[in-house]
Amino acid sequence: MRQEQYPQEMDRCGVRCIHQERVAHARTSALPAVELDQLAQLFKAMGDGTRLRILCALEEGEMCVCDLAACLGVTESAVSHQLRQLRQLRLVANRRDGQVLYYRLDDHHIGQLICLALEHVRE
Amino acid sequence: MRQEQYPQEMDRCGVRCIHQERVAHARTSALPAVELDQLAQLFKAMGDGTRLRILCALEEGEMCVCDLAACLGVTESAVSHQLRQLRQLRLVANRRDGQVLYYRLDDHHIGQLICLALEHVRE
DNA sequence: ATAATATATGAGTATATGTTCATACTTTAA
DNA sequence: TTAAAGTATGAACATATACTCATATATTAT
Repeated sequence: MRQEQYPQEMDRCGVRCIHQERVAHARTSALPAVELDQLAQLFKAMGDGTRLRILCALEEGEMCVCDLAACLGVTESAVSHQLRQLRQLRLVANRRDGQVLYYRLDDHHIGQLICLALEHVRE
Repeated sequence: MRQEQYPQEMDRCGVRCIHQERVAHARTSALPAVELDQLAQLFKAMGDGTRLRILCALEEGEMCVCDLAACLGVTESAVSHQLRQLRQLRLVANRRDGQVLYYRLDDHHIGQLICLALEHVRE
């Protein structure tokens, strides 16, 4: 048995919408498009196995590219490509020591995000 | 001038590796593959604009499929497809009231993840 | 200078993924 | 029982993306 009765509404675009107030409220309290995009990019960056393993490894301390490659068991080229993305999104930073580039997490938020997500996964 | 000197090492697979202890430590403290995969799937799920907007909208309260579609300005079919993924990953849950399915966030962690990620983005 | 090491990068390719369109399912109203 | 509303789902297609391979760059050693 249906508990609530709402008249079906159509907006000017012909879009169905049962609960107009909820929709209106959600739209007004929505994040600006730019921030939403940045958020999505951040999560997407962490949503790849290789990149996530890079980030987890760097939680233990800074590492160079070939260390990371050895650690993950993937090509240095592959690691380098992913590091570029992580750099561009400011998830990692690096320092040069001679020929070696040492990468580290750029921000303490990254580790916190991983911990929090682990809580959800382990539930 | 190079500050540290490490002998270059090769493991049996012919993989270069400058700092063996770091690599060994990172490998031993790495998350089990299953959890890493679940983590990556979680982040990947939140790494799409449509799905992230669904999750943000549901932070304001439960909504049905057509409300979400109206709210995001996308097809109900598209929303439904994404909701299925979010359901399978237990990011959202639903309840039926007559013909209407009301979706909600399944877990308080989701909102926390978004907040934390926002902090990083806003920096 | 030349060679070697460590890393970066561009192009190409195979795979993954989000949306659309058509259709099926489920519940309620007539 | 039939129709309608709300939602789910499968197939197809277009795009995105992660890796590979070859090559380029930067730094150091000879």
